[in-house]
Amino acid sequence: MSRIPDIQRLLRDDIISGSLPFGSRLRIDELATRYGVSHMPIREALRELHGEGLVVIEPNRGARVRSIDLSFVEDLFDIRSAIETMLARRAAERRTEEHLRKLVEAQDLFETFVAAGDFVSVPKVNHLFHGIINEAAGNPGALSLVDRHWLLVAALWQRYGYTPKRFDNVSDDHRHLIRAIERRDAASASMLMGAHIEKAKHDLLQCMAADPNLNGIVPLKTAKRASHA
Amino acid sequence: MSRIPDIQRLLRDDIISGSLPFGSRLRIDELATRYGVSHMPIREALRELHGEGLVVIEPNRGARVRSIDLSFVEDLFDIRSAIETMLARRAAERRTEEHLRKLVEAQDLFETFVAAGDFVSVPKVNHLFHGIINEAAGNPGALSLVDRHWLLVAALWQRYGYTPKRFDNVSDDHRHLIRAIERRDAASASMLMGAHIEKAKHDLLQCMAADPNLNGIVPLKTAKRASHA
DNA sequence: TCAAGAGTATTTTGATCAAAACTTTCCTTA
DNA sequence: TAAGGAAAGTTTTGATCAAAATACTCTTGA
Repeated sequence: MSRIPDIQRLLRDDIISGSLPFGSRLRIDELATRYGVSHMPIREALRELHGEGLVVIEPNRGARVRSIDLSFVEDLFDIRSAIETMLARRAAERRTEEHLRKLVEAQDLFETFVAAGDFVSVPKVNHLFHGIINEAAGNPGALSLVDRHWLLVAALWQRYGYTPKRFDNVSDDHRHLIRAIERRDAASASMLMGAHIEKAKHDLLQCMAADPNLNGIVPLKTAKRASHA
Repeated sequence: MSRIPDIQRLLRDDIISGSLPFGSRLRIDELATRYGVSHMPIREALRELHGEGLVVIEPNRGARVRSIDLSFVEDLFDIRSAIETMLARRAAERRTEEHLRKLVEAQDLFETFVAAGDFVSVPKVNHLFHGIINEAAGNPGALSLVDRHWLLVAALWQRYGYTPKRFDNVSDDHRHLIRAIERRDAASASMLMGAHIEKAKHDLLQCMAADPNLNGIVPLKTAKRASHA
């Protein structure tokens, strides 16, 4: 019934939602019954997710969801910042009127959801907003990299909750970004994006540090070295 | 006999060496006999490489080596530049004396091989040099990303040949980079790295554009859309 | 009581097989 | 002659099974 890409999506979703916590073991047989398929699609989906870096596989010892700690999250944001500032620069250079229109539209929607207190839709539209910028940059490889990282960060926000008051500042950042991209000001767009991500990094790390036990984040058993070839 | 990580390495090496050209089909049965193993390790290795982005898999239609064109290479360098400039900045901030020592040592070796005309060892030491900087930055995730991209670029240099006179300028760049990292000048290190990569990008693209038929680069049959989730 | 070791059980890995999907070839028909 | 379609042949995908490796447990000995 379900194909491998579907299984992959299911696994990803369950990791984001926290249903499969960071650092938890991923037993093939267990997952096979969970999703109602045979071993084979699970095995292949796990291999792909290993290649993507979301899952760690140790030979003859099975798979686990990648373990997360504070320094890893810092590193993650450093990578995301590096790539997205570059993409913001390119987006300012290459954007079409269509991109600009969609950007404004997404931001309007973002503010509508914030005003309505719909904090389920807000992160989705936020992702959409950044996706439009990154797509306007015309670098599909970089786009998929950012999306991959976005996934992990989304999983973390999920666990620590969005603090609603953050969103007003986010909106301000977005509006300034749109303006810079509109006037094709690559340097400003890049810098604004850098600041925007730096702020997100700070806020998330603060939320994580505030949680005394880092619920579901630090692995129970100290995981072995990640075999991330 | 051979485990999955081994098969992965073999596949990677054969792609870099050009034995498995960009865009070529990867038939499971064919590869199984080629490496003398059964279907299963091949299937799983291909899935991992798909997750890494080196291989493209279309459902029910099999795997191919990813197709390369000029715009993809440009995108690749944009990503690498974004990440490595960030890493150079961090390396300048975080480097130890040990890192500095290894950096000088690697660069001495680099120049020795250039002088000796050993153009097989030169790219290896070049990789080592950049690897030391990136490792000094202390971001293992970013390091593995850069290495992944390095692989593709190495495969391209391989096909178009190093132009020996390039290396003198490379050495000059490296020496300046070392100096900036030595005095913990993050801004300069980042900028020098950016320029260094920009030059490499230009040189490689020029070599590729010069080759009229782009030997082995453009796929024979126009590949379908990459299913790069 | 604790440590060590043997034996059992669980789990991953590799191999074989069947079924589904896609490709190609060849034949028919307009 | 060209286009459409059916059938044969490949190739991937999913399922089952055997073997190897690891984890666990229970017993024995100090």
